[in-house]
Amino acid sequence: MPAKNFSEIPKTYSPKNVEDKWYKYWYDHNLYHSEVDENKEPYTIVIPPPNITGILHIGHILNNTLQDIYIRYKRMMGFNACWIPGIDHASIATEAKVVAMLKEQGINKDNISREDFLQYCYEWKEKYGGIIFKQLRKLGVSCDWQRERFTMDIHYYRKVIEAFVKLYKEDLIYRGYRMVNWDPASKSAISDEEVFYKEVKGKLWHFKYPVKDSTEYIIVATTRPETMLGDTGIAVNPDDERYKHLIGKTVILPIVGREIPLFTDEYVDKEFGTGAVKVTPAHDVNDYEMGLRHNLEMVNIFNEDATSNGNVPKEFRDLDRFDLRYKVVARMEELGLLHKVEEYTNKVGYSQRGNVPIEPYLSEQWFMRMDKLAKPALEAVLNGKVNFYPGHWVKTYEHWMTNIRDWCISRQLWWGQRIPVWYHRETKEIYCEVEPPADIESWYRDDDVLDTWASSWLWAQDVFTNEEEKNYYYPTDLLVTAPDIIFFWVARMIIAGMHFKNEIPFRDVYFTSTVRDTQGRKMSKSLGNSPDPLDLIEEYGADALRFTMIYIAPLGQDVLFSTDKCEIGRNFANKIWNAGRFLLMNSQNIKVSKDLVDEHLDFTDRWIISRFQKTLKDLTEAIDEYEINNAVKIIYSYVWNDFCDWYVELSKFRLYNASDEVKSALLSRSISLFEEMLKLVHPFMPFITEEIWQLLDERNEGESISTKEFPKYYGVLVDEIAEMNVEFLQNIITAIRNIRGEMNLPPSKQINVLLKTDKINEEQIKYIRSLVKIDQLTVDPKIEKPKASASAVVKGCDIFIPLEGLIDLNVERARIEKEITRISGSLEGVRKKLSNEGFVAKAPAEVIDRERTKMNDWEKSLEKLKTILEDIN
RNA sequence: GGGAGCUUAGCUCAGCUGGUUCAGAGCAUCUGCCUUACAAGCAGAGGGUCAUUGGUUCGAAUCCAUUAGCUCCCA
Repeated sequence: MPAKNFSEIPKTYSPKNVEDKWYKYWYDHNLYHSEVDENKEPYTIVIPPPNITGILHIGHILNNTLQDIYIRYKRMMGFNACWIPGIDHASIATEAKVVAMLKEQGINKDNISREDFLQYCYEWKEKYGGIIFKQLRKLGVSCDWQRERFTMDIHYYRKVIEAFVKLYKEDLIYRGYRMVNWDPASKSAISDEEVFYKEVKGKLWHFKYPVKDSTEYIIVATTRPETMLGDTGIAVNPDDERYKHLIGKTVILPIVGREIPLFTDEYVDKEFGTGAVKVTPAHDVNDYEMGLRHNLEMVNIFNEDATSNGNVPKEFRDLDRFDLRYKVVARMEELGLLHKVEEYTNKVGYSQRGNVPIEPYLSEQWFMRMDKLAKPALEAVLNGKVNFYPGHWVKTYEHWMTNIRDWCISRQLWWGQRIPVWYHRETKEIYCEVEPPADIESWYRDDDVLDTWASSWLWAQDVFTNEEEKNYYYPTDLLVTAPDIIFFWVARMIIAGMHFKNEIPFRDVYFTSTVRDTQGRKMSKSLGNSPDPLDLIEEYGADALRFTMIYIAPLGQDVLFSTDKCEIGRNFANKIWNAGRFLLMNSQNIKVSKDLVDEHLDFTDRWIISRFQKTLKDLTEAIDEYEINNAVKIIYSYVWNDFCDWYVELSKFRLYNASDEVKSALLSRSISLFEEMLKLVHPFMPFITEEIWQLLDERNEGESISTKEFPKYYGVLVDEIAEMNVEFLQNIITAIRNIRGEMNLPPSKQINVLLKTDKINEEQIKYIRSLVKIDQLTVDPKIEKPKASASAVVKGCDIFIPLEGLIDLNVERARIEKEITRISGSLEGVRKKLSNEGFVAKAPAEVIDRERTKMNDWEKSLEKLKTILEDIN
């Protein structure tokens, strides 16, 4: 076994060199590459492709650690594990960045050709697209790097186009002149999902509009006064008595002079503002609907960049929408038509990309009909073919899928999959195919590209480039993603899977926590509260960061992260390191051999083996249930409490005192158990486990713990008797240490201990001696409590520590009284239960039995404690 | 306005289908310890009417309803 010299192993673990060394080793040996193998069951994960513009942030750490845990775990379980990495072209985001970059170089996008622009985009991708993966490698991810994909790969591009053509031919894609969310910054339509709403403090302006042929005015309230130039009607609620006499009259639109009708519509809320609303069908979604219902004129007053166009009076043209606002208000005031202005807070839709207020805007766009497409995808989740973790997301999904609206999939951009539609120059006929029309010169192509999500919705199926692979790996097994893209991506991938392959894209979806700072704020660049993961890895190590992240991130709840929490993982890594160090150092002097691991077992060995089996069972159950936060705590408690605090400490007695043969057997066994333990830890902390595993034995080149078999559960090794015996031991030891502590007896102070019990054997006595410093230990079932001694009562054993001259009777009295109070309280509870006729009649027999033994035990203890107390008094 | 979730120790959270994990863990706090794996550590201790009020039940942190507060998503 260990052949190196370990006397120089450092006391603290330093991950820096270790991590880079082993990542290179894994990478160079291509350990995580997967090929189709019909003899092995596949386990597949596709990475949620990060943006090519993106850099690693703290959310990626959580997400990718989870994926790596599952892929490593399944790989060790014997699956053909395949984790496919890749990146997303991120149409709007990238185009914005490239445009900005060109601007800096003095190049205006409008002055270069589409081809040239795309060239710049590809250059951008080459330069920045791979950064995030280099960063991810620092985290230890075991992706199959030979399968790295990009949403603009030739193969993938074609698949996206094929999907469009198919849907078009099925009449599930159509072109229409509709109101869309317009982002004036990128001059493109965006989907409903790309709009976020912000509370904005603004004003509510009340305008007076004169009624034609009357001296009356009708007062309307608006948060967007500038749109009044496009008003084509006034609406009131049909039940509103205040305006009954005006219905059907005509109103003169100030400034413009247009005559517009006053009509009734159920939509109008009597309580809001004055109860009368101005209607601008071309610039408000609700007004648009009303406009359709009442056949109103649609007057579009904006250009693509949201400056005013030729449909407004001359002096108001070519103004930015916000400049226009103030000019309109000023004019209304001049005209004496500004009734009043109120402070008002409302929610304004912003573009997720441009971070500017979106403009509801009428334009020609491509849409996808969603209602039919959504049905099988909804079914797949409701009937459990696709499982969500945590499950409550199913309701959110269902709600969205049943109220789904048509999806605007065209974007007025260049970077992305170009819509495969050509218009005939003369006949205006539409041609939609993967290949361009033969007589290409008679046609011109649609300028727009597809929404990025209309590209990435094929991710789970088209990262595979041939049918054999697709059939083998698809459907994938797990998707780990943030819940904020459940509609954007998760839902649409399921839709695509069901529609194009009639098969789900993945069986399980794990929705990660949102990472926040300790004040509960989202991590964001502008707040500056987002630590750079690479700094964290540098400072604490990737293992520590991974472990910490999982440790503090319960399923389905936000996680409050701060840098110092990484100490949890760092300290844990150090603990493992030192346990390994202890074993390796002893192996310098003690012979180690695999043949000896089952020799000379005593009850403490059987106990740790039993604990290991139980831990393994609990752990795999937790992982399988996606209770990953629980899983990590199970490991933590086994490693720290069972193995290090107790087993290692217990083993020292034999390691220093037993015969050479017993020593060898014990150390061999400890190392073997430790090695198995490392395998449990490996998916969570891949680097340190590899490092120590490699130190434990001579390994062949290319060998790695990450490709070894995960331990298997053997129920026969669970040993309840050994566990009881060690527990008994632990209770006695803890009780003695407690007295030492409470009585302020320093460890240097030797004490004598008397144990009144008939349940203890020689072996146990040895361990007690070794774990608490005892001068004289007397064991006898008939001991009388000596005067002036401290006492404790544990189940099956009374403990007395004679402290003549050392004991503070007041302290001892307080100790015993406290214990009496505690037990009396519990006892009272049990007695009450057992005296309840209903309980005795209805509760299951085993529960009653349990309560009875509890009562008996506590009664005995209480009696003893009372005697002890009397004795003190 | 509709939907989802949360409220348990000073902080962050476990506690699945009600009864031996029933009041827990980590961090923080306090007290002792440089005990030959580890001070990034060891040993011990203190600390909670399980948000409110009802109900179901022999039995409720756990199930149901209610009230209050907080968070998120959608309109």
